[in-house]
Amino acid sequence: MVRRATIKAETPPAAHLPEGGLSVGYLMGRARASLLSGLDAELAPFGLNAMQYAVLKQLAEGSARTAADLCRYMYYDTGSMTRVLDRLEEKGLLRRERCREDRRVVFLRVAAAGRAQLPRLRAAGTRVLDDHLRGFSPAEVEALKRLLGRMIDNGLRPKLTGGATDLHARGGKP
Amino acid sequence: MVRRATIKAETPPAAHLPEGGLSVGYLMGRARASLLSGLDAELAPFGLNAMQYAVLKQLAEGSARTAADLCRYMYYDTGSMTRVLDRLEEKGLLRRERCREDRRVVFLRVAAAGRAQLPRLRAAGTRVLDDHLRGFSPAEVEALKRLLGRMIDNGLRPKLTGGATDLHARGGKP
DNA sequence: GACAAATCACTGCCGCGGCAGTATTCTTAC
DNA sequence: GTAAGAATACTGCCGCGGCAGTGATTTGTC
Repeated sequence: MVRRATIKAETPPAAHLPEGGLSVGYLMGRARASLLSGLDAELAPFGLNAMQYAVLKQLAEGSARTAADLCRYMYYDTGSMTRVLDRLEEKGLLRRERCREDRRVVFLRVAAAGRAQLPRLRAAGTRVLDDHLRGFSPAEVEALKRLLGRMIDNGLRPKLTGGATDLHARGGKP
Repeated sequence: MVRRATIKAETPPAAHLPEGGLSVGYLMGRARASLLSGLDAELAPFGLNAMQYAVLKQLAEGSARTAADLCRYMYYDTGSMTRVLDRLEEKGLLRRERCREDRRVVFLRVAAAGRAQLPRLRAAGTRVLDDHLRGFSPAEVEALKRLLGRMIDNGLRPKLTGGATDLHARGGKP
């Protein structure tokens, strides 16, 4: 995260990048970078970045209750997550609370201050997304999601020459 | 770059992420990460990462001749580019050659060793991309590119509340 | 011709993400 | 009951990306 600002953003009239090869990859990188830098810019007034917002949002929505949950849910490194949570806790937007039944886990609760900020944060998030999806019909958004989802699925079940990626899809214990 | 390997890659049966909110952003991040980690894995045997490959490729194809060219073309930071080129030069895949007419610029030439590796690198690149696009019809690939391109264009011409992003689209000299 | 502005490559600095390793606690197997 | 394994959170370490600033050189302006 942090992408602080779009790289210069010279003055490209259109987004026609390298045609051949990884075009799709380039386009995804550019689109994602634009989304993230826009989000970072909108969140800057609150002293937050995109990742911190995402974490806060997932916690508030109940999609996750612990750091491990968040990491699984967001495909994020556990070490980095610890530090994200540190920053959120420092800012007083989050509280950590050791679980009594299982003393390994630490529950994460959005603090009152965080809960108070969330509506504005959410507004910033939807603003950026809607802006990037300007002119998209609902069907087109759905199509985009579907195509991206298929790419992800393909990546999870690679059919490469020798299974080079570290997928150890332990398919169900015997 | 460098994403060295996919984050754990636990065992998610499908890519159904957070429905609401930034879903598109999450999906793009995941898809891009999958592409990059796959590419890094395929390039690891050559001691290269995705970024180094991309640079070498653009240079070989004549899309750019200098560091500044590459940065504009790939939306990349000039400082980071210098270091990417340093590594490629260290590996003997690239030569720097000061221009005589304009002594500020340094021409970049793919060294013989680099040119020799390129076919295998290219093969790795297309392998990863094709793998992620498995089952996609040409029309679907085209649709995906078009949708991503529109998102990028939207991001370049933001219609946000107060032009928060640092776009200074100096619209054509008068 | 002189000065300002722009361009190019590069460097120092900082934050972040990913990996590997650690301590603690729980679960499973024998 | 105990030992082995897994899970959780955390820390140290390293590489990389982005920003700001520098020096050299060229271009543009008056």
